[in-house]
Amino acid sequence: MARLDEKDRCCRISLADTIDSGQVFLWDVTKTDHKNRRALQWHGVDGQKILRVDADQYGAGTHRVKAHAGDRWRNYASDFFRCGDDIQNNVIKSLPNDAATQTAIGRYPGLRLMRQDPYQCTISFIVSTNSNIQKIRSSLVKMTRRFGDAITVSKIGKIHLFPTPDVLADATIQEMQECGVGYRAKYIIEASKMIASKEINYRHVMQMHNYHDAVNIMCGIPGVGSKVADCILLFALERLDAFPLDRWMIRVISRYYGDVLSLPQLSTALSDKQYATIHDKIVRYFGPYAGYAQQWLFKMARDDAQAAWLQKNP
DNA sequence: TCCCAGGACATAG
DNA sequence: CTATGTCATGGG
Repeated sequence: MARLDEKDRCCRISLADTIDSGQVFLWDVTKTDHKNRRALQWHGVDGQKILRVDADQYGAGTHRVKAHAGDRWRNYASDFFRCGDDIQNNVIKSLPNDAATQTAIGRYPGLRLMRQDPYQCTISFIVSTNSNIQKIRSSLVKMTRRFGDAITVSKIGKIHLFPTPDVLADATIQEMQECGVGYRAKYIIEASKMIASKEINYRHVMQMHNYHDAVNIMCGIPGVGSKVADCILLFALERLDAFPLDRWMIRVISRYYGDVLSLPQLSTALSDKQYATIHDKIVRYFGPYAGYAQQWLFKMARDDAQAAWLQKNP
């Protein structure tokens, strides 16, 4: 293998691991190398853009992302895969040297956080509550087809952008429920109204100094609690110390970090107070890039569970 | 038929 | 503050 310079090495991401890590739900493989069973090209919906990223000669991805504009693909200026984060020299070095974290990093060295469109991220994780990844995707696809503008992409076909806040703010509950979101329909509509009216200003939240202040703002959105707020902050609003604690991560934290963090026995549901207390301990332990650790641990926990399920059901 | 899913929310104590 | 029940929906 040819020698890679530092900049390249930091950007050698695993597109498959990254895209299939529960951060995004509207991405697909568009070209496959069948001979080597390798995904060569992916496309995804990010707000009002269709993005495309090509695997390199080694099957890994790079930071080079393209956006579809005017019936052609142009280089996308945004650092969507966060190559500005120095994984080797800053992120990994700052994370704790415990077995669980290091195992997860070792298993998924190409896993990355992404920099998503904040509004799409908000709606995605409102939809995610008390649901599962397959159904989240199904609902979001239906929403884009019903409310999002259609774009025709050559060799791929028709793709719908994510709906704008203004459009979803004017949707009816019944229309929204036809997307399969159930009781979350009213949350989605009300949240969209707050975004459309600028009552919630993402840029403002992004500039906030204090983590808990940012959380409180996000929790003012209907359907957004502590966990969803953390997802939005981590995946879209530059808060790398956000650490979403869902069912999976509560198990992980209890199992591997109960002693180190001196945690009590945790139920599957945390009160806001408990959540905040545990988060403080987590950041103290994992450091300023705690969010990366969360993503590595979440990915490992989910893959392990799926492997165990396959073992039982051959 | 019951159980679960990247929880949030209202209500009671 | 904590504890508990409820909330649509689809798949196993």
